[in-house]
Amino acid sequence: MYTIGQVSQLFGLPVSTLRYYDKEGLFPNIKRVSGVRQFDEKEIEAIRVIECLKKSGMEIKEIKQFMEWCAQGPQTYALRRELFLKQKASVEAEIERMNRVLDMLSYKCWYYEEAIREGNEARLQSMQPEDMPESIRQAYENAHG
Amino acid sequence: MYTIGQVSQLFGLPVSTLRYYDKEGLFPNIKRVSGVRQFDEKEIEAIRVIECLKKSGMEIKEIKQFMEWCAQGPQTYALRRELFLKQKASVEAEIERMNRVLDMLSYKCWYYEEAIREGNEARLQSMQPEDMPESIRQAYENAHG
DNA sequence: TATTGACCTAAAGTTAAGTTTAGGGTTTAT
DNA sequence: ATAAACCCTAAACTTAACTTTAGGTCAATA
Repeated sequence: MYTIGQVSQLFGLPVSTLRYYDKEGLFPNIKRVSGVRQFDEKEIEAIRVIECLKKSGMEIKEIKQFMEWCAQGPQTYALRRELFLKQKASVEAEIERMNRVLDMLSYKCWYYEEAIREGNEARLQSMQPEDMPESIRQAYENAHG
Repeated sequence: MYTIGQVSQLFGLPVSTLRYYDKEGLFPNIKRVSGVRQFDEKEIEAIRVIECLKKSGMEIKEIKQFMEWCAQGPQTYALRRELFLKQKASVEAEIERMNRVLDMLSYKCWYYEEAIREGNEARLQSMQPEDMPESIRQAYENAHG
């Protein structure tokens, strides 16, 4: 049983953010004692899930939908599972995308190391993938493919 | 040599976005013929870099800084390289974070499969990591550690 | 010649996810 | 009993990255 200030400490989230989450419906059944919110285990777990779903790129509105399903009991298990499956696929795709971004960044790091060594970009700008070191060529082609 | 409409087609970016990028200083030396923008190879490459840096989480302002460095010539190679190194580290960290999010999502998918099978969450809610299947326990502990 | 289509600018509007402000209540330490 | 330290709400403000709107230029086409 925590106050909003204690939860704020616990998660490193501003009090204003927790109030905002509540206003957006992310704690559908939170208890209050003379107006004061009582965060108990259900809300604490909700915050853990919120943090995870947010990091996965989900919007507050959709997280609210999930929290409503939780409040509705066992008849929504399948919907909740589908939501996590969907989100998992989306994060997997995002990681794939990030790896291609990483390839581009690796290539650019190499590019500027060479540019510094040579004092200009003339050779680099006309360079074909075949003339790059193998690992750089890999990165270059993954990023530009 | 492309018009803004052709570039829009080429990259699948709205014309309004390209104008916005220009207004924000992302094409520092773009040429114009009687007011009309002329996108040539330099700007096309700039857009490729913009897309990459945006996906890596960089803000327009910082991308503008990079474009200004590019316009300043060889004396900024080191600054440009540092920027890409920094961004690479940041994307690597982001991917690490995403993998932990993935662990949480995998755990939740398993959780709801079990909940559907059992019709309720009673057993799951009191389950200790030791009682989970090995791969799920891994995910659970990575996500909650 | 008139209209269509592609270009332009400046400025206002949009959206998400908060944050800040203003005003007020309640419990606790001095 | 008064000030400090919490809690509360409603509403306005913020920020980034666009998007939309309103009004205008110019070239080619029917």
